[in-house]
Amino acid sequence: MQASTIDAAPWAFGLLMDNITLARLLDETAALLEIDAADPFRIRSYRRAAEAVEQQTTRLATLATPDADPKALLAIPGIGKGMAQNIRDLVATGSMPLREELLQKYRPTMLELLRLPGMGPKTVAMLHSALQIADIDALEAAAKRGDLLTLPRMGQKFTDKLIKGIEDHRRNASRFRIDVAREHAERISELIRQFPGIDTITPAGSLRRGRETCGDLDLLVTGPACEADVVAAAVEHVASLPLIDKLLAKGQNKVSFTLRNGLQVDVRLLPRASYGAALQYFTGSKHHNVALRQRAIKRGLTLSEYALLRLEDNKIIAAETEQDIYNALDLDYIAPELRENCGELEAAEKHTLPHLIVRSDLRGDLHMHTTESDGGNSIREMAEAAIGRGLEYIAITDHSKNLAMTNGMDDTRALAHAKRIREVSAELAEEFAARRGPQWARYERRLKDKEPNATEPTIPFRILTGVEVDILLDGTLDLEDATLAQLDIVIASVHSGFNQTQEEMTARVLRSTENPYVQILGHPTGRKVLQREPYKIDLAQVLPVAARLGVAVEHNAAPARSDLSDLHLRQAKELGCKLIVNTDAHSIGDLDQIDHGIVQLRRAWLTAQDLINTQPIDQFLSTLRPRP
DNA sequence: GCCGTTTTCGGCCCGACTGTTTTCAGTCG
Repeated sequence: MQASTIDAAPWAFGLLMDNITLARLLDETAALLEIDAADPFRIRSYRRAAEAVEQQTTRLATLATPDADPKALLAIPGIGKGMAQNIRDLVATGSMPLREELLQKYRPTMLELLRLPGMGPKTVAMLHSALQIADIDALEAAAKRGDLLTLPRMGQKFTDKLIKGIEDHRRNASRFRIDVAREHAERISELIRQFPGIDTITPAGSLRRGRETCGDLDLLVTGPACEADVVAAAVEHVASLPLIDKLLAKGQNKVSFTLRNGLQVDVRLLPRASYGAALQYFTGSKHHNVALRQRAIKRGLTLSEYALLRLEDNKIIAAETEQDIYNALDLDYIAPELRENCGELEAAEKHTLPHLIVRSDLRGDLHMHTTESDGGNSIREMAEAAIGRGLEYIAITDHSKNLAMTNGMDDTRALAHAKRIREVSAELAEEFAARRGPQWARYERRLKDKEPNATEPTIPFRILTGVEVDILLDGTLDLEDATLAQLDIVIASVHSGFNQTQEEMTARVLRSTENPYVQILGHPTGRKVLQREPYKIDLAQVLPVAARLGVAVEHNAAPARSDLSDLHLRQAKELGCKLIVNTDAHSIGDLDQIDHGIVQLRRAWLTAQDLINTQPIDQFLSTLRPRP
């Protein structure tokens, strides 16, 4: 079935080896050590190192060369002398001695077995030593023959579950995109809420932290119906929801099931008094929680999913809200998006957590389509929808001619479209100036919410003209420079499929036109979030070029498209890129997708100051690349 | 394996569920 990932491709050696690959090799070594029943703390170090490597914004391969500063790797928490040498070996040879040694003993396909439900390292090791089982096919055959029944602690029930598990694994081995998971969470929550006495349902886990993908769904439920003496009825209600495909487990206050698409859902019903502790616990991340519990212990406290307790007398210190728990540990409240044990605890202690960006910080959305190309609404409709959402300016950026399937515009149409955009913008401005029309009322209300102290809003709503151009194979754009010079915003997507090096191409594209517009990169087409494949386009190369040339970089908020990961966003900030978050809306409803993009920005610790479309329009326009 | 400094060794997070157990190991989150 699925090919093993353990054989690193030869091209991945040397400086080309990226952090994701490096992290995977370390993580696989940890799994092999687990099967080998090695010291659990040693295993944990490998896991921790893998996490640390994956979190780095700089390419570690460049720090692992013989002439690099040997201290650079050691500066990363979780990387000590031994691990630094491992990384150097991996970069130089594609492997390392410990890994090779373990691979002499165990087959790489055994790692795949660990992904099956109910299979841990102990079981995998036993299957290997007792029955020489090393891959899924052999395991399935043995299970069907009944061979497993001869082994300790393995009965018919375990065997049946395993065979089912193998089937599921083959059908669906991947994770779910966050927007898909969120939709399911909302649907399930609606059904649970129909039970009387349930008033709060919060998705926890990676969904609440805003990860790009979710392995499963954690829903925490509370209300009078969840108190210990009556919870059984509510549990029954949840266990009998019509959308359940398979009921996996039903405990005192927990129900686990899968949906038909394979998504696993864990619902926990909790008394109000411990809801905060549970929310904190099940939101994670694991590493954040470990660090938090260590902190509790240092203070003579212990933290569990039920409460923060004082060790000496088991007195409850905090449990009802997350805020209480963090405060009791001398920390500021930490937003879920930051809970990855990447410095948030230290910052919370020193009161230096950033004021993370929120939706109402945004004033402009500079990438959207209309019926002129492949959008579903008119210029006016898009503008009114944007006004209704509190925006102060937008750009209409329909496709250019090379994207024929979208009814892309040639030069003539692009200019005519721009003329209409200006007309609509002027109409709106006129209505605003006269303080009349429903748009004005909505706008005024929004503005007052945002700036309660402003006596009178002075900024009229404005629509900027623009286009989303296509890049031809030679690196030029598919509309004339003279056309582009008359537009406010030009979006040029740098993507894969070109033979030149990406740095070369990026630089050429960005220089090829010299107009007073913003050029926005992004859209690494073909990116497969679910498979965790690396970007086809190497943003580590593109972002520095964009920063140097002073063009703006787009973070595309549409969940189905290719936004920048939180790591790339952090890198963009470090490089001083001008960042914009856009919806790429194709209809008015798409404007709400901005929330997807904001979550990633928050995970990257970004504030309103780190983006340029949080600025009033005049300031925004002045930060765009100046006319040469 | 890493970390810390009351360092150079000793510690490293916690509870529930499952299947198989007659008292618990292994897995999971």
